[in-house]
Amino acid sequence: MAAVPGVRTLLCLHRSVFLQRSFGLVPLQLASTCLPRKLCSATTRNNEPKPPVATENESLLENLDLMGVDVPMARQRQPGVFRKAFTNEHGLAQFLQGKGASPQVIASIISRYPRAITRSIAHMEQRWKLWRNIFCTDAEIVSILARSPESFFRSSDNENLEKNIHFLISLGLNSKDLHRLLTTAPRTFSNSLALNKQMVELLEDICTELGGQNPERFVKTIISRNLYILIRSTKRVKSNIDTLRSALKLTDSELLALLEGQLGAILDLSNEYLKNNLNSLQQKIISLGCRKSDIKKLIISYPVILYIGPETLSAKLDCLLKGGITIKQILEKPRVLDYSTQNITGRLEELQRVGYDFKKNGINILDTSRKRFEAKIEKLAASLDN
DNA sequence: CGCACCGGGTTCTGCCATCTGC
DNA sequence: GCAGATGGCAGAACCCGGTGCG
Repeated sequence: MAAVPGVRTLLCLHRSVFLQRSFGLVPLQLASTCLPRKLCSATTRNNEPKPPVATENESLLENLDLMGVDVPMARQRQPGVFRKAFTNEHGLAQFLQGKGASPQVIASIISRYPRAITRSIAHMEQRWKLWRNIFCTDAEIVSILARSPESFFRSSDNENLEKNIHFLISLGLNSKDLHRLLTTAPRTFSNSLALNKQMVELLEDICTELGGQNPERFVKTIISRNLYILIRSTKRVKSNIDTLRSALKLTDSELLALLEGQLGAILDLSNEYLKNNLNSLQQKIISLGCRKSDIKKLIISYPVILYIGPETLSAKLDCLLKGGITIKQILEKPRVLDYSTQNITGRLEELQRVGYDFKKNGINILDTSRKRFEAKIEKLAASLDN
């Protein structure tokens, strides 16, 4: 895709921010207007000692059932919604249908996030409009809602959403970045503005502390390389950075460079998982006869290795070693670990079939796309026949 | 042309805990 | 005390192809 949609998106943004001032409050559209049983009984008997426990709104239950909502699931998730006297399930359904959502998708949305039916049409219209600043079609939004209803419906604060969009733009993120961000980590946009600011400030502080000259650029880089960063807790990010720094005895500038590179993705991992992976990686590499300095070098050149769980990593290494590759070769070309164990196993077999010599030719052949690999194998096989 | 190097794409919700305001 | 709003957590890699160089 070219830059055209991006430009349109930004234009859209300005226009709708302007339009928004003319929004008025529209009264809540009601669908299930039947009062709960207890409220319907006009007079309560005097001798009834306690106010009645609110019961479920029966017409609402019927409506939802007719719509194909998984009522037990919904009830388990947000029981309070079912005790409300006024809800807007029909309004929601009509609204979503108008945006192109199928009845099945609508039912699934309500089943998974029942509170959606408490939103007014006006609220949804406005929120949708804000999302449309970033997405070019309704269908895109529908697909996100189908995937993650909570991201759209959890907050009732449209003003906050708008402020978030402005804030993210102010960080220098362009419309393509915003699009990726909202597609991939929609929750970012329903975070409170304060929470997002907190993370950004943390990242800026880290950059400055490590002697970085351009905290703004640093933040932009981190976010666009790790779209999930803003839905992580600052505690997680802080703790992971500390873990890495102390375990690897990194200098400030080394750490800074790593964070701006691939290591950014590692910040996502839960604190324990990262520690665990670090430990088992160290043990495994030491057990293969390498030095501690090799481990540091390995992680610096290939940070993504920390993403790989202990079992997977072990299996991959063992399978490479069994295939006649040395640990030294792996340390030099760690990217061969990018590929799945299954893929690696298959390639090793094919290479053996054509008598590939890793000592002579190296192992780069393993780090290449399927297409290229197969083309190479074909060539090697042909030269065997001749 | 073939290869090594490298950057980038995809991927991530659904649940629980805690607060807040009525 | 309730429901709503919001924060935070667990879970855990794989693959493709552009590009520049010899």
